[in-house]
Amino acid sequence: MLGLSQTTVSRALNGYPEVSDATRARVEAAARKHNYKANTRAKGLATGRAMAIAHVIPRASAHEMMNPVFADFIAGAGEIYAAAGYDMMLTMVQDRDEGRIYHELGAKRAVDGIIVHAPRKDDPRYDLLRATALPFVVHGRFSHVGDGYNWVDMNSRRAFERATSFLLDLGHRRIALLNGLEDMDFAIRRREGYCEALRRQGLVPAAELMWADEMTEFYGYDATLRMLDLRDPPTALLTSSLITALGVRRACSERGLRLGKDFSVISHDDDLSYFRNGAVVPDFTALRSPIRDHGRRAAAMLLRVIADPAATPQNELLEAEFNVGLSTGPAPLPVPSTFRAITP
Amino acid sequence: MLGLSQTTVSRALNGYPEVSDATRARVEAAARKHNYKANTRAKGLATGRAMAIAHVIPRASAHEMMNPVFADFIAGAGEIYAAAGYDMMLTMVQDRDEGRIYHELGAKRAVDGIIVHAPRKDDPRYDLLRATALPFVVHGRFSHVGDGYNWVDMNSRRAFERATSFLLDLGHRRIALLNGLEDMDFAIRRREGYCEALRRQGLVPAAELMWADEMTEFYGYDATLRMLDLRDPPTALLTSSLITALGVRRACSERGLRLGKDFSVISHDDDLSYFRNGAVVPDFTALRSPIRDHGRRAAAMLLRVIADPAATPQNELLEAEFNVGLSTGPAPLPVPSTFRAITP
DNA sequence: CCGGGCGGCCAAAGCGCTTTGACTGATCCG
DNA sequence: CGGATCAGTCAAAGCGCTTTGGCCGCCCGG
Repeated sequence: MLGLSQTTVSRALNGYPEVSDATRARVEAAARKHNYKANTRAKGLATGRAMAIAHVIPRASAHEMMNPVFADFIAGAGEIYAAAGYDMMLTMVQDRDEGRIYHELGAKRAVDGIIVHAPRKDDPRYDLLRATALPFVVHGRFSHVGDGYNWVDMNSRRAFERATSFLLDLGHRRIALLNGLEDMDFAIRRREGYCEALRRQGLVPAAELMWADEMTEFYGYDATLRMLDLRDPPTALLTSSLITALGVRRACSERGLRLGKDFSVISHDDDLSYFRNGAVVPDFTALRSPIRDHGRRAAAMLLRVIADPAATPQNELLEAEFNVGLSTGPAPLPVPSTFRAITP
Repeated sequence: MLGLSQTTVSRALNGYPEVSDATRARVEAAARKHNYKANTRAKGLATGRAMAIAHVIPRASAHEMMNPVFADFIAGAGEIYAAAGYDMMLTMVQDRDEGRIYHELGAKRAVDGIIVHAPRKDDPRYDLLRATALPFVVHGRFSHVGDGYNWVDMNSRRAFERATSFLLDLGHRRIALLNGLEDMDFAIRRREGYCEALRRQGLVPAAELMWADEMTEFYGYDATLRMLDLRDPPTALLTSSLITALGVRRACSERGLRLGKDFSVISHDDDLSYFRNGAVVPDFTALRSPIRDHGRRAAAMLLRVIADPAATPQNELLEAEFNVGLSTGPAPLPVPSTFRAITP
C-alpha cells in the first residue's frame, strides 16, 4: 500500500533505527488506520519467542482452596505481562497429567516460560521442569531441593514464629494452629515457625491444638468449637487464612467469647482484593503478605530470567507485615477450676 | 530421521488416512521417543487456527469482587479447552484499555475466539466485539441489545423473584435486598425480580431496604446492622453472594437474632469450590447456580461457534436451583409497638 | 496382457513475519 | 574531484508446519 518493502515496514513498526522518521510516521499511521497488528504466530515463528507465559495450576480436588489465591496472584502477574507485551496462558491440570503438560509446554514452544504454583512436599515437578528447557519461576519453594532454581516466596516460618511469639508475650500458653493442608510446602513452614516459637518458651506443641485442612470458613468454625470443648481449651489461635478466621470469629461469638478479650486470633492475610480485613484498624491482627504483589514479583523475575537465561538462579524471600488489630489481647486470667467445671 | 518426508510425518501425526498403519506407528513411536510435538506457532501459521481462546477480564477497581467468581468460571472453561486441545489466554484489562484490547486480539490473530466476562449496563463492548471478526460468547447478557449474539446466563430475574415470593409466602413483608453493584447487568436483573415479586403482592419496594455494593463480608455486616436500627426493620433479606451472607449472619448474631427464627436470609450461591454453603443441609437457604458449570457451558458454546461460524446466535438461559436451608422461617410475630419503643 | 484405479508417499508452495546481506544515492573529507 | 562513509531501503531466505498436486508401483478387471 505504501510502496514500501516488508523489511521497511517491519523495521518501522519495531522501532529499529535504520528507518527515517518520516517513513516510520507514515507506516505507523497506516497501521493504526487499518488496525494492523503483526500476527502473533508469524512473529513468534520468525523470532523464536512466543511472548507468552504459562501458568500451570494444579486442579486436584484437595487444592481447590487455592483458587481465591490464584485469582489475585494472576491479577498481579497480569499487570507485569501487559506492560511488557506478554500474554498469559493458563492451564488447569489434573495431578496425574502434570508430567505430560510440562513436556508439552516445552515441546510445543508456545510459551517462553512457566510460573509454577502451589509447590508441595516432595513435589515431582522439579525434575519435570528441569527436563524441559523452559525457564521457570516457582511461587513458593520445593522443600526437598536447594535454591538452585528461581523462586518467590514469603518467609512463612519467620512470620508464624513471630505471630506465635507475640501471643506468648501476651501471656497465652495454650495457642492453637489452624493450618492449611500440610502437603503444601508453605503449610509445613508455617507449622515449623509456630513450633519453634513454642519450643523457645519451653512449651511442647500439643497435638490437639494443631489442625490442618482446607482453609474454609466452616473449618475455622468447627475446629474452634471442638477446641473450646477441650478440658484445657486454647486461649489464642493462629489461622492460615482470613476466611478461616471468619469461622473462628463465628464460633467465638456463638460461645459468647469476645475477640481480643476472651480469645485472641491472629490470621494470615493474603490481602485478597475481594476479602479485606477491616479498614483503618484491622478487625483481625494479621500477618499480611499481599499475594498480588507476589504475582508481580514472580512475573517480573521470570521476564528477567527469559531475558538473560544464563543468570544464576534468583530467589526472593518476602517478609510478611505484622499488623496488630482488634482480635488479640492479653491472655485472660485463668478461671478457677472449680468454676470451670460448672460450665457445660 | 525416519527417511520420510515432512508430508508423511504431518499426515501420520494428524491422523490422515493416506498413511499406512505401519508408517504411522513408526512415526508416532519416534515422536514419543524424542518428545516431539508440533510447534504451536508454526502449526497456527499454517492452519490459520490458533487453538486458543481469550478470556478478557475487566480489572476496574469497582469490579475486583468478581475475582472469586472468575476463578471458578475459568476452571470450568479450562476443562472443556483441555479436552478439545485448546489453550486459554487470560487478559486482565483496565476499563479504559478495553477497546484497544479487543482490536488487538482481532488483529493479532493469537486466539480463535473470546469469552466476555461481567457485562455491564450499556456496555460498550458489544460494538467493539462486533467490529472484530472473532467469534465470542458472553457470560451474562448485554442489557441494551437483543439476543443476536452468543451468551450463557442464569435467569437472575426469575431466581430472585422466586426467592422473594418464598419469603412473602412465609409472611415476611419487610424484605431487604443486598445486591451487587448495579452497573452490572446481572444485578439489575436481580433487583427487577425482587421488585416484581413485591409488586405482585401489592407491596412497594422500599428504598431504605435496597442496597447495592461490592459483595464483601463487611458490606453484609454493616448494611444489616444499619437496617436493624431502622424504625421499621426488615424481617428477611436477600443477598447476592454467600460471602455477604456471612456478614449478615454475623450482624444477626451480634444482635441476638437467630437465623431462620428471628430473621430470615436467602443468599445467592455461585457454588464456589472453596466457599461451600454447609454440607448436607445448607446453612443458608439459597439460589444455587454453579459458576463452574457456566464456564463449561460458555466454553463449549464458543467451540461450537468456532466450528460453525455461520450458525445462528446461541443462547443458554440457566435456571437456578432453590435449596431451602436453615436460614429461613416464618415471619416473626409483630412486636407490640410500645415494647419496641423501649429497645435502643 | 494392458490400462485404469488406488494406496502410499513426496516435492514444493505458502502461512506472515524477521533478519541478513546488498544496493543506492547523498554526504563528507582530503 | 574521487573515494569512503553512511542513511535509507530492498530482495530473499528462513522460521516449522500444512496442504496441494503429482508421481510411482501394485493390483484388478476386461
